[in-house]
Amino acid sequence: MNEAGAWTEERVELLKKLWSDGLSASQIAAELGSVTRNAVIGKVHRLGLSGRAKNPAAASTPRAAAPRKAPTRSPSHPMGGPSSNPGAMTRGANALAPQYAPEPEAQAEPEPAPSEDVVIPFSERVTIMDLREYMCRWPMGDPTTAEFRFCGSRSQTGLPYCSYHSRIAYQPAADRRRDRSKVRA
DNA sequence: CCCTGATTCGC
DNA sequence: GCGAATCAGG
Repeated sequence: MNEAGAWTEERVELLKKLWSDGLSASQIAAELGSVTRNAVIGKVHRLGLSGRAKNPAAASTPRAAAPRKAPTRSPSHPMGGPSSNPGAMTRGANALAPQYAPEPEAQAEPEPAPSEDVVIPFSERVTIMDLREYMCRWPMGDPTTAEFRFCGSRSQTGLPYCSYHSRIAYQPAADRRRDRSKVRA
């Protein structure tokens, strides 16, 4: 019986595997379960990993070398209350659920429409006024008309588009290992 | 707003 | 050793 929250050999190995595989800390945390992304990152650093695809010869990580600032941290954490809600503060780790949508093949729709404006809810579409940094900037319609909108869906980190439009924008012909199915007993 | 990893430091 | 809080960046 593996105690949840304990770094057993299995969990450490899985951690190494997933980390070297390119998965983010939150994804690994979600996959491992009972741990937050902070725990994963902390363990990664303790194991001497980190840097992931970094050359050991290079070293001199800008962040590590950077003196940063003097963090006069004030440990005032009144979070210790009788109402211990495990799902209250979990945001990042639980945001990515390990569950995946296995493409409902039951539907008689083998190939989705190649159109870029295929299935975009109107409620999601926004004008440039409502566009936020985290929103997808995929243009929809004629920019010269008042009907011009943006996708407005949640954009991927560091990307201007959402996951859906990112695939359209960048067609690498190769799938990322983000949504690869895991085979665990 | 969302996310990412890096670091610190009380436990 | 562990990981929450925090930081710094995208």
